Amino acid sequence: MLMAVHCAECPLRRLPIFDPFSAEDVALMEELKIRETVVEPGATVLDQGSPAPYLFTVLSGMGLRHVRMADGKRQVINFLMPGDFIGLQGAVLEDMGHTIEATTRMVLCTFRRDRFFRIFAQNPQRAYDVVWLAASEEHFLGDALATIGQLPAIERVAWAIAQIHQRALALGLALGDTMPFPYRQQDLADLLGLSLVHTNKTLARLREMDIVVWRNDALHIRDPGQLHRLAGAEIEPARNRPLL
Amino acid sequence: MLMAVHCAECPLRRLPIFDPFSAEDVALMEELKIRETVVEPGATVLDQGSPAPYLFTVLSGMGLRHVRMADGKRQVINFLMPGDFIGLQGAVLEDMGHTIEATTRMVLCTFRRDRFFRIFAQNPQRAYDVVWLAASEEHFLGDALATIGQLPAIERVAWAIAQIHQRALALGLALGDTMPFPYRQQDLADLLGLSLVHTNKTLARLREMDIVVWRNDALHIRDPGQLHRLAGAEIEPARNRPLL
DNA sequence: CGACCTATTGACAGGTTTCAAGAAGTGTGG
DNA sequence: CCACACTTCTTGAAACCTGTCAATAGGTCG
Repeated sequence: MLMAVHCAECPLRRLPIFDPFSAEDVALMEELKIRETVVEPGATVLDQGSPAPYLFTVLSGMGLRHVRMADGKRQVINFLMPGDFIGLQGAVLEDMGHTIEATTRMVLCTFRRDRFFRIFAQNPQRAYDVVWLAASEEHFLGDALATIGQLPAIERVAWAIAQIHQRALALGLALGDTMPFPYRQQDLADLLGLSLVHTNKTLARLREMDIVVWRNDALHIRDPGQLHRLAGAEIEPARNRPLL
Repeated sequence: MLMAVHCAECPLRRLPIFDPFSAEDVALMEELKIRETVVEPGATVLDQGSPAPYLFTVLSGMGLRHVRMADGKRQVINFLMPGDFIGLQGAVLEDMGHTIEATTRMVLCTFRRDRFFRIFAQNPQRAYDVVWLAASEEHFLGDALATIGQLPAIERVAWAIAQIHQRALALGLALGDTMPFPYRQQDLADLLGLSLVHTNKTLARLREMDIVVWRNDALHIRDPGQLHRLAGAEIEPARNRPLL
């Protein structure tokens, strides 16, 4: 078993955003973790419509979840960052509702489905954490629906960027107001339900207003105040959460 | 304790869409259920931004979940029907991400938050069911995002109606191709991210095409084939699910 | 009957999409 | 090291879907 990182020394655990592990938690996770998986940019991690034989936690790298529709259109559900838990739908329901794809090279802590669900019998607190994560995801999706359903393009873009920046800050990925952002404009467009062209023009507006500059796979927040005003006050700092 | 319906005789349990209860399950649910709550049309059951001291399962009646935004706009997340489980977000996270409102008079099985989470320690299978429900909700929200983000008005409306009709069929609420539909056009508009006026005109088109007729709080599916074609093949019959 | 909410319809404005073409950046092979 | 293919990003113009405004009709309730 390739296990470059033992859960006891998991670098993510040191981040204050993640709830502390008990010794028992560490032991359980090490028991469940069967290996680390490395995926290259563009690779599909889990496929819409298939069950998930494995569950993953993102150790490093970035990716995205997206739904592919009958006519070929694509809806990005959200972006994946370290600490995100992947595959619950495919493990619990019979199939994944979306596809998971790597954008950069990613390293994934890998759990086997059958072993994973032992936690329900063995460690009720961890089972509760799974519910917490699912509820949190549901909360986010509700906000995303409201944003996409109700706001004009510039506010949608501002919302997405503000949201992503908050997460990056909590993960220590952002250096001040600058953060890595390896996605394409098409990805952001598909996240926000906008055309590529209009997304591009909206980004140009934000650039001219000197609010956000996206250049060379990096996002520079030039005016956080204006950004949050556009995003609607709904952007809260990322809250503490469990890590699996 | 007012307990008009004992879980053992719960009418919902008889529906084939719901997974069977073991004797132990019945006993646990009766222990958790503290009463039935009746709410009148228009009443708020749980409020966005507040914690949920109680969790509910809809016994009868219909309602909706919606997010209210800073500028007063409203995004409906989905419609509530019997068997739906309410309040998980408010119980697990510190606050509800959306408001829950009754559309018709509703009867709600009521669980106290603190007692409810005993199931994690006492009955791992039921805890798994909670995760199943959360994952299922997440699955639905992904589809909703894709629909609202990518499809034109007529397909959005068709999607929503086809989806709702499937659920009503599984719950025995639909008589053939007719089902009760107590909502206002504004509710459907806010669900689909469309204006009221455009929703009205789109419904008129579906009526003229003799695909769907919505009249007197009832929905008549006149041409299921065409409806599903418009909705995109993504409408599957409702799958079996746990009942809490 | 009057007040009020909901549904309907027409006209117009406007945000977004689509179409199209070109620029900029990246990687590969000669 | 340059040429070429390919992807991504930019920009302009026109078409179109959807939103807003406004007025009317229908229904319910006191």
